[in-house]
Amino acid sequence: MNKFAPSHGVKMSPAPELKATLTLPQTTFPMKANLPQNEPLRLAHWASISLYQELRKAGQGRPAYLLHDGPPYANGPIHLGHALNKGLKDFVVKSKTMAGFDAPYVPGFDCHGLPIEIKVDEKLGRKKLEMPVPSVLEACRAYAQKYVDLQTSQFERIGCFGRWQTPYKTMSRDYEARTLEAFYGFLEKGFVYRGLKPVYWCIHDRTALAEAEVEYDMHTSPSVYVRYRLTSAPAAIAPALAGRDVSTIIWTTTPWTLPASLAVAFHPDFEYVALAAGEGPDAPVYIVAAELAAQTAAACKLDPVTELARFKGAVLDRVTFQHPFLDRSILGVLATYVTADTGTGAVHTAPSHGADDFYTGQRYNLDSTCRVDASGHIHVDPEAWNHASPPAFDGLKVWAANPVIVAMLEESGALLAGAPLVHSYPHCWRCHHPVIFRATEQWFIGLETPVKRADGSETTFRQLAIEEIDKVIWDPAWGKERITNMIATRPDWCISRQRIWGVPIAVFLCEGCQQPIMSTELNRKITGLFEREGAEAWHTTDVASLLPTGAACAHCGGTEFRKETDILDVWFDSGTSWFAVCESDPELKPAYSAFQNGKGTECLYLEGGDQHRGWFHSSLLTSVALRGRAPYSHVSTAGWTLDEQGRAMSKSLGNGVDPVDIANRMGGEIVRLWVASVDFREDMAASENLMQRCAELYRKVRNTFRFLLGNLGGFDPIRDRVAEADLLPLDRYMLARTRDLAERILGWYKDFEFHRVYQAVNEFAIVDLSSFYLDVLKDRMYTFAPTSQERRSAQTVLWQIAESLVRLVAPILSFTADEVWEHLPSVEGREASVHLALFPKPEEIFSEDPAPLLNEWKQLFEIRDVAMQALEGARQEKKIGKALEADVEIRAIGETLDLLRSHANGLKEILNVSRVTVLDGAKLERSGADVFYTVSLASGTKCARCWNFMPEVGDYGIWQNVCTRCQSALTEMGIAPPQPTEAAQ
RNA sequence: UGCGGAGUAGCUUAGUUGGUUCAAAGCACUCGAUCGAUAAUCGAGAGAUCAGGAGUUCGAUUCUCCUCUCCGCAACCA
Repeated sequence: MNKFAPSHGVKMSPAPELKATLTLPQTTFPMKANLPQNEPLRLAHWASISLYQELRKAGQGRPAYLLHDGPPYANGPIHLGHALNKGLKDFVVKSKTMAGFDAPYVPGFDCHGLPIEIKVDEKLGRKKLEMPVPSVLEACRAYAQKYVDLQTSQFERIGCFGRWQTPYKTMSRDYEARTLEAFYGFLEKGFVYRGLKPVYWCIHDRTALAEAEVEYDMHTSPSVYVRYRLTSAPAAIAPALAGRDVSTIIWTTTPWTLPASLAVAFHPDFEYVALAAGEGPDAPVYIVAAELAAQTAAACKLDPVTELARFKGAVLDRVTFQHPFLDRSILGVLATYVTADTGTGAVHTAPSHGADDFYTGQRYNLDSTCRVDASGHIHVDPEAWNHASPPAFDGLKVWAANPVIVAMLEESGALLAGAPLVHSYPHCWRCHHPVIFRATEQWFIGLETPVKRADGSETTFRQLAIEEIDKVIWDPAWGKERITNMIATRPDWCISRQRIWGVPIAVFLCEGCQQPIMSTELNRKITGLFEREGAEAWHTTDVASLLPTGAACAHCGGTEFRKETDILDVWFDSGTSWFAVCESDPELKPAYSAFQNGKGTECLYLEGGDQHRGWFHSSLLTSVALRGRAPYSHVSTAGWTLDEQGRAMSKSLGNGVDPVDIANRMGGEIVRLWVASVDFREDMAASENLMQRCAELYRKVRNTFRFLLGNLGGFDPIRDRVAEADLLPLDRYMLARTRDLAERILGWYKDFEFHRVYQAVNEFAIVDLSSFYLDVLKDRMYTFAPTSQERRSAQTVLWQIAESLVRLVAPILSFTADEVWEHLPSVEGREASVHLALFPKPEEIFSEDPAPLLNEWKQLFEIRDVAMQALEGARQEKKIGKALEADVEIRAIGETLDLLRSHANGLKEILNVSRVTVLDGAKLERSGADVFYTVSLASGTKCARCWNFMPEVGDYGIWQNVCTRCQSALTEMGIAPPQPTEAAQ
């Protein structure tokens, strides 16, 4: 409250003392936010009042809304993508909470997997080789926990609410047990089989390598052109070939794979030619791709050549050739990956030594058995070698076998050409030796497994998954098409990894027949063991203590068993979070169960678009397999964060924006504001510059709040609130406007259109409030008696706006809204934090339909806009300075005139001038327009107190030039004008 | 290469069952006002061939096709 405090003895004009009689804005809400310093204090405050627990308490009995968190990988500090992800989720959780839902949020962390294991490997170095497995696991666990803690603190720093004290972690004992239980579920329902798959293999380290562990480097290989003789009827390919000696030529850089050669692949759509090398009917004929014919002929020195026939590769399907040195028939196969830029267009295919080869082999039912052992030694297939002694390459390492095989080809005349080739080749990241492709035994989940629908009808796993996709809301809508395509075309899910940091595939295999023991009872026992001791138990407990005495293999009766040492794919871990968390956590279980039973409870997954192949995908498969339905009802996807030029953020470009750094320098609120400012469904640009923009907008919004608060001094909502019907027209209009804003914002929160909230709040704060309402209100707020009806009318609305806006903005500006909340006039029984409050109800802001009033004022604003132009013109001509120095005369006709006359009393205020006169334009000359303006220098004398130009301005005590309006205000305020004194003279 | 997405003022976003009310808003920028929101505030101005091209139409930013650029995911290099 302002108090009149005469400044005795100060020799100045009377003006400063008059100024002291004004009610200028006053608030303890600071202009400068100091976010980096103050946000941590507020976080500590929230922790001290256990805000998250309070929110859960407040949510009791409300309908539930579940947002299930996709776990970020715990191997580093958070980046902008994480901040975006968690920020959006926080907006959802907070807005749902304030919309009246019980929206618990249990964050999660993905902890197993290769990247962490590699990091730990690097740290342990050679020591790892001597360490027992549980000790290495312990190191992995500690490593992951370190980043769980770091990321937790970083997410909390940017204001994300959630159960951070007890998040879910895929490495927790419970979670590991549930993961294993889910695997057993697959096993028992018949989804799991063991099969071959080619993987990168390091023969030096004798281990499978993940793609991330492979680096490309230059390598010299012996490239060879090899003749494969046709054994099927040449005439079937082209009549011109009848009776000829026909071959094809393959090109390879890995001669050691030739013993595993089972097929030659041709592109079905390519043109192939049959070239006769030399003259006469006995000249050999070679089939190669037309486009590569000249190149191949040159490389193999075939000259001259004559084209005998030309045909599509498709005709070569299932022709047969003779293997160059083995007693084996080679099949002609078709494959679209055959290219026309290198080689001959005929690709030697060894299903056990290449990805493409493998899948082609599967299509043609070829044997994929790998005859290269873990250390890279070749063991020749005895069935394909009918000679007395094994071939020279038998038992050799693949690299050593290369020259032996080349020599053998040369001897038999199958070698047409050969030369060393330097090319990019995969190498082991650790030992830097070249790696090979090797078909190994793996565990798979079969997508074509027969399953039953809920109604009992038969279908396949793949098909059911696709049907369940259709029942989910995908936002944006194209996500449905995307994931459907992926599920429709994906191969079987390989769930095994030859690693240690993960959940073991805790299965016993018969030493005799390699079949797993299938026992529900045993599975339960092991799950229980995991619950008690964690996954380490699989490594520390010996076979005998787990297996029942006298256990025998159901297939072969064997009694010797070994533990499977593979672990589960990490995508299986996180993909079962709905099972390990939503179905198991007491806080989530009831709501999730209501969701699964179709009781209308939503379950939302919200992640980056990359998760269509990741978490959305793996979660869908596990839930469809185990529960027959999708694990979510709504999937929302975010785009990618890019830099200002639209490039992906990367370490090498150095164009990344570190959210933690932004939070420390500008405030977590600024990170949040950035998240809200962009349409997250598309790719988003971020940069220091854009963050700066957000910081500037922040200042504007904050300052608007500050002004609102500054004008609420002395206002007690209970005591001073003016009834809606008694409000001044302008104030009523602003209330209608606020209701309209609230309605729109509530709709946008519902649709996750946060950027529209951001835009609308900015625009409201800047246009409606700062540059219009608040500006125009200054005269009333400053000069009228504080308790006058006019001022209370405005305060009622300012208070209502502040109360509404602070709640509407709270999910995004979580720190600032709470700070504003504390500075609002206190009301008994209100919540301790804005986050415990609910969104305002539109009809409680303003009881009527706002549309008619908004429409009426829209016309008024059109008139105002033109009037402002006229004022600006006068200002440019230096006729006036500030608007109060002007009088405006408006002449209008018809409806416009009626409208103006009905608002006659408010026009002065709206235009912020000293006087507005409305005249009937019909009596005046017309020139096309409905409205005419005359702007003139205000008549009368400037009031020394309110700066309005008034006709009657006189003395009031020592004060000279005080208008009658101010005089009565001063009287109402009980301020006696000081009498002239010596000091004042 | 395949699947999917995006391209409206310097920036972030509006917009369109195709049409006089469609090229909009805020910010940033420039100029001006004010000095009673002052590490503030107010006003005005300029700024876009709606990625490019072709087509459908009386008329396209909006519909169709093509091209270019960028992004994600997956794959490939015998």
